Amino acid sequence: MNWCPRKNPKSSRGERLPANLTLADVLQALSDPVRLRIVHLSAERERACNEFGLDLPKATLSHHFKVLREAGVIAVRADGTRHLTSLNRKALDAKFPGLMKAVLASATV
Amino acid sequence: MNWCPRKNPKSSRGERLPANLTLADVLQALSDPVRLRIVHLSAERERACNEFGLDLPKATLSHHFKVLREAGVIAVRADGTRHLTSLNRKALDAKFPGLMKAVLASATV
DNA sequence: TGATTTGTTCGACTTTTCTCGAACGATGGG
DNA sequence: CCCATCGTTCGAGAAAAGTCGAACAAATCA
Repeated sequence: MNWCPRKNPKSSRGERLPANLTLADVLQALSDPVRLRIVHLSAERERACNEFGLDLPKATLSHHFKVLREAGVIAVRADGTRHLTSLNRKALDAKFPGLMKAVLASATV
Repeated sequence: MNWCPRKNPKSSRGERLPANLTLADVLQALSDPVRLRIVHLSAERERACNEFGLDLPKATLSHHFKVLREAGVIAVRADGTRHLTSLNRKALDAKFPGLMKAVLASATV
């Protein structure tokens, strides 16, 4: 029932943010309860895909992860078979200082 | 071509945030370039409706202002004939510390 | 009170986003 | 090589958001 980004999704392996990424784009990506949950959890620690405890169809989850990846919010790294998702904190902080801190400071949900 | 909130829009005259307002709700309200512009400008100083310089049909603008009002982001106060829009900073800071600061720190657009 | 200014609301349409079954692709084990 | 696991992608339908003309509402003032 769960999933996780595989391969090099090209939309993000971390580090760099998509060019021309606007604040509106990031806010849009963050403006969903499920995605905020993903953000919170992946900020705590790097997580394997099955460690998010989200009970949704995998296609739906895949969609949400994709939105976050494309907004540069999360990064994915391969580790053997598994792919670990983490918050793309450094790049986000560089472009939008204080944003993630404020978002993460909010209650989970 | 421009407009401004009139009457007591009930959705917000400032102060209090809507009950059960979630972070996702606020982020959603903020995740639009036009609305971000409104936020920036109304943060600078209280503004009359025709001082936003947004060249859009008034129905469209009214919609965006409504979204921001309903998310508690902006507040409206009557001053004689005019209605002045300002950022609902205090209430937002209380519930989502650091969020508006980060948003406002981003480039205008 | 009638005309003006200034927004709001309504209604219809377009666009985007969300959701999720089903088919597909990659990986690793037996 | 076949199979199971794990995600991604596709495609279609549903829901939500955005856009904006037109009609309406409140306040001002002549």
